[in-house]
Amino acid sequence: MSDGSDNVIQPARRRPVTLRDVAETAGVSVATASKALNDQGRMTVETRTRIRSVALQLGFRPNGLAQSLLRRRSFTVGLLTNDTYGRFSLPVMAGVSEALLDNGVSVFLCNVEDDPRLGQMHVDAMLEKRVDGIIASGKRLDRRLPVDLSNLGIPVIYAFTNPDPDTNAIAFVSDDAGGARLAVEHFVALGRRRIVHVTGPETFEVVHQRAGAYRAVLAEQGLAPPRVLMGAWSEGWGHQAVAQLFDAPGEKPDAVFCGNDQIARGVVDALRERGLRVPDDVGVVGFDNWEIVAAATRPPLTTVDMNLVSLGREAGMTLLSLVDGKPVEPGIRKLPCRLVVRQSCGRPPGG
Amino acid sequence: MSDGSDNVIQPARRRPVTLRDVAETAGVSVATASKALNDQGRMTVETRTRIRSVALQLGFRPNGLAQSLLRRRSFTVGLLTNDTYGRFSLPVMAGVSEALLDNGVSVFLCNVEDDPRLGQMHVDAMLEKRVDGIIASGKRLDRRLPVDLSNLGIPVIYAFTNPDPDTNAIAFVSDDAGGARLAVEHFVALGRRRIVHVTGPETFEVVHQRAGAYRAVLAEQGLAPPRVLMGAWSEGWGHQAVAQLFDAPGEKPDAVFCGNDQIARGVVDALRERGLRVPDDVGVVGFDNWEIVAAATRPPLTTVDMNLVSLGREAGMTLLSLVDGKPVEPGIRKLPCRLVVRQSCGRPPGG
DNA sequence: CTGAAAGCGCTTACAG
DNA sequence: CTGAAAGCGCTTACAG
Repeated sequence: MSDGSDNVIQPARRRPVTLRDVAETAGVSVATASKALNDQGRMTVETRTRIRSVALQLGFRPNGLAQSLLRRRSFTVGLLTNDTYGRFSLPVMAGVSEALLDNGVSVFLCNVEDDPRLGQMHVDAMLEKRVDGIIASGKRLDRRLPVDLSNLGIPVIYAFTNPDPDTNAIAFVSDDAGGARLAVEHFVALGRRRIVHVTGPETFEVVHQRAGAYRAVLAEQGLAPPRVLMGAWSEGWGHQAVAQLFDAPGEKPDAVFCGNDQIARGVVDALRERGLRVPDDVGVVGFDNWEIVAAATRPPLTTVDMNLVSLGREAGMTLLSLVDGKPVEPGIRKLPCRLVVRQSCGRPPGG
Repeated sequence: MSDGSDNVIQPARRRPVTLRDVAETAGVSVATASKALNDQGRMTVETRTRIRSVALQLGFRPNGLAQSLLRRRSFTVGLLTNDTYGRFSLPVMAGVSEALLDNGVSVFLCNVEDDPRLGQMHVDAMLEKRVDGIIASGKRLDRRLPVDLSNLGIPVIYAFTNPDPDTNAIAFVSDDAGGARLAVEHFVALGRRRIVHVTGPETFEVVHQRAGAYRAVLAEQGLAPPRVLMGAWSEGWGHQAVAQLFDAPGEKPDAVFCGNDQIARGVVDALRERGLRVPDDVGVVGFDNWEIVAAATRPPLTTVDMNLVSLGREAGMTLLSLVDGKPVEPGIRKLPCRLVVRQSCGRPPGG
């Protein structure tokens, strides 16, 4: 206790200065002080500036809890996710934050893993803290969080995760089919003709969306019959797939579209080990634009970026609209991906 | 507006039920209702249970903002970091959260990048929201956040980042020298004798701490003169280092201790490309235990884990003590690392 | 032009 | 055993 500002053991813990303090030292009522600081009401310029400078001198900082109680708005939101180490959640979080910070709203990050009990605890905590809204995110589009967000009484936005089917929810997800199309059409534009697709497990919804787009582009272009190999989301699977594709007799692919960057990394390494040159002999495209693997691959990976930061930003802005009471059309919005061209496909024609 | 519960455009936004509501429907005063729910005061068991069941039925949830105002405690803390994509911050965050959730405290995640303006905005936001304390984290031990946390009037804990030197701050950091010692001694125990160290840029403090420990162990064991190669924190540098070490004439190392897992990955790959077998010909140890690279390396990497989750948990628990007014000795506490043994070193003797 | 009063949703002495 | 009152730190009609 004491004022403690020189106390090494007990960090400074002074009583924050209140509006009452500034009012008293400025010789006005708290009402007037409040109005002066909020640019409300009418008073002489002198009183207003006097009050302001007093507030500044005292280091007055309005108590947000008191303000929130009155305004019925806490200027906080919760971000729920089950993506523990945040490969996908963190870019979403960055976008959300970006959209909200300027509006003075802060975000509670809540990792619920896949544990309903944890999920409930976090939701309860948010609700008691009167968050203005919740953003539900995740590591996988087709897996719901282990919590029911359907009747909380506050706005909810889903970002990079599907909402419960029956709710009139608002969701932002990446356009995986569009992203796959970008990749395959890039190959086509570069003159590749024998394009295969090596991707993740068939239990993932995105696997089917991307494979569907891949098949569609091949059909549109009248190219060789599609060939889709499903496996794990790992480098190891990339190696195995290359063995299947290139160690067998017959015509070899000249392009491999991979379901994620780790598979692509495995494919590129396996190709190199076989003396096949990337991109000269075989072009490779990844998915996710996970910098650390895409950039470290030799050659660096051309890959599809899901624009997760923008997705988060959209989600944040939309949540703000909802909080402000503006109407928002429910539904699932697919946001476009973009192709990040590095060196694993060769230059574009004429490039 | 309206109750909106069936309105598709405007999500449900009902007025939350207050203590007053439950008091009225239970036919008691708010004071009594409050006491009933908080297990305070004395009253007949009947009233208490009646009030409780009413609260339950109405779905009453106390308004945390009001409670916080009274208790002078918001049950929130801020986690400041500049580690945008969270390789280090997220495990720390997970630990912090783990320590705090059971105590009902939620955490604001604030990414300040390296921008003082952003940092100030976040700090201001936290302070207005009356966070009970702040945890400062980062992506690098020897870089301070672009904000001054020294005189905020609330407890601050540094986690995985150094505090300002002159403050009587409390910090938790990893014991990098100890971690390095673990790695090098592991090699020694396995009978390796020509151990080199390939690490990051000399501008990093940890590079010197780890190199120092490496040299110390070699000296203690009377082993070959130390050899430290500093470069980038990248796979590419791992490749180059192997070229320097193994393409020159003379005796070759039988063990490489790497400054991070990416370098180790590069080293392992480069070794394989030269026909050298890991671990049979050369043992390799990494640093960070970054699952995704450690596990994907062939063979999987033995590596030093900085125990960042525990570090975060410690930081969280200590912050709680401080918030509760308990005294805590200031200073920098180094927390032990652990060696995660996979397959890049061969088995331990007799293993 | 300025202030007294009521109130946001709670909790906690203090009476009765 | 229960309730009226004061108060946390603010804001906002409403008087004067």
